[in-house]
Amino acid sequence: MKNYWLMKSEPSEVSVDDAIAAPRSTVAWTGVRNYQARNFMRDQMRMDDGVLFYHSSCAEPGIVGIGRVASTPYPDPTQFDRKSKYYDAASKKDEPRWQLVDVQVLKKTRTLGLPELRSAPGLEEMIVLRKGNRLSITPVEAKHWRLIVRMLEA
DNA sequence: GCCAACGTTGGC
DNA sequence: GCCAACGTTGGC
Repeated sequence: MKNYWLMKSEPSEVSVDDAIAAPRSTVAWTGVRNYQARNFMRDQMRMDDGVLFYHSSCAEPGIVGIGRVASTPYPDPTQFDRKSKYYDAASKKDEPRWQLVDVQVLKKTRTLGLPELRSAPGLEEMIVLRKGNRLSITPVEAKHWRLIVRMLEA
């Protein structure tokens, strides 16, 4: 049984175009420093799970692409990189604190913006639309995934 | 374990 | 830039 996820990225850091331009249209999902989001990647994601690529903190926040989980979990290399803003001095090599997965973009879509998501019948319960939600990775229910894919194809 | 202070996220 | 909401830290 496949699971589905919405993953936020700031386009000024890694946009959907950046991801597509990468080898095999695949990027390592570096920089997650929230335990709940990490746990989703480390414990619940599996190869080929569906991913909604979401642009946050930008002019037009929303879903901009569809992809898949393209690796099993492994340690985020930026936690050991002193020059990275994601460097974590408290994380040890033999006991890495932060894990990530690779995400492969399969298709860039039109921008399905927040206002459209909010007004779409059937998506009211999506976690990303809840007031105060800040989680950068959230599970997506299959029925929500199907609705969104349909909206993107329309 | 409580909780105030602080830092971050992210839409607007 | 503002600020609501939330997570983390650290004193007690």
